[in-house]
Amino acid sequence: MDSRERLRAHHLRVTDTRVAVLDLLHGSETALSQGDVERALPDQADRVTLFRVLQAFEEAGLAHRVMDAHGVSRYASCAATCSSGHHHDVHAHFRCTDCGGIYCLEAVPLPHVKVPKGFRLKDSHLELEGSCKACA
Amino acid sequence: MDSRERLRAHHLRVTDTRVAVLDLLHGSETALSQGDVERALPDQADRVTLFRVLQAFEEAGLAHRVMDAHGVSRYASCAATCSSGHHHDVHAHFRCTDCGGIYCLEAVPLPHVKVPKGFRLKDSHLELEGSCKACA
DNA sequence: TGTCAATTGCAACACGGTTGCATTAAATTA
DNA sequence: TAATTTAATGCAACCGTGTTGCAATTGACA
Repeated sequence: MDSRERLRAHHLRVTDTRVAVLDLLHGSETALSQGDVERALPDQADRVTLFRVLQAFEEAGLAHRVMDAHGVSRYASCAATCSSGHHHDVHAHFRCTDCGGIYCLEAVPLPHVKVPKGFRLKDSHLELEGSCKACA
Repeated sequence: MDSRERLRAHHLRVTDTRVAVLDLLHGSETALSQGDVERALPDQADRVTLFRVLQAFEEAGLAHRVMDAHGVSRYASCAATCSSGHHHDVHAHFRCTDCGGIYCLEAVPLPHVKVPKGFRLKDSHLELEGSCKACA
């Protein structure tokens, strides 16, 4: 399924910018920040548009969002099973402290934890840090 | 050990602001953002000073830093065993999606994970999300 | 092809994070 | 205790991400 089809399947209008961004995310091994997208697609669109495109992707279930070490949002294309408002982001993320890249480690599952009495657990994130295969 | 002693033990000068912030962190069940500190200690100091105080605490091993859902740094006082540049922040953090509070769950250990070949793991963070005991 | 709603671009703002520099104050020494 | 040194503070100013409002544009569908 190509990007145009994926957009249509998620009820988003097909525009050049959306196709370009979705292609970019899909082809990237690491999660990209809005700044990364701006640099990768110069003159493609206004930064507000990119912001809204990424926002729309997340809401539609086309991409999931993860914070990097500096508190900046990074986006990675979702597995095909993600749907609007319901992400299946059940894997660990690896953040390279050298290059800043964020990798989705699909093979690393999230642990089952017990939270203190009175707390209600809804979601969990496992963030790993170190050097990626390119930097190590 | 009171805040003045802790500051001296970590080779930081004892100032009113530092004592006030360290007392505040020590007395808080949740990790506080710089904004939280500003609100809790109005007119205590300039926001740049608070920024530098929190930064100094982290570098000195008096507090550890964790990102909240919006990418904002939050600080919690460290266990006594933390030293300069060497944190023992080996527990999970629980982020309440209702009140925004971040709790250190000392009882929840970090899982042992295997990373893909070529990756070198140095650190890991486990973030839990849901409702805290006050909001649930 | 025309209509309408969704998308975009622009301007502008909010806020956390950050630096440089002059001033002030804590620690140290005489 | 007074002098000296060195760290801490306050202020002004800047950067980048995140955000909203609104007018102009364009994709989708009849």
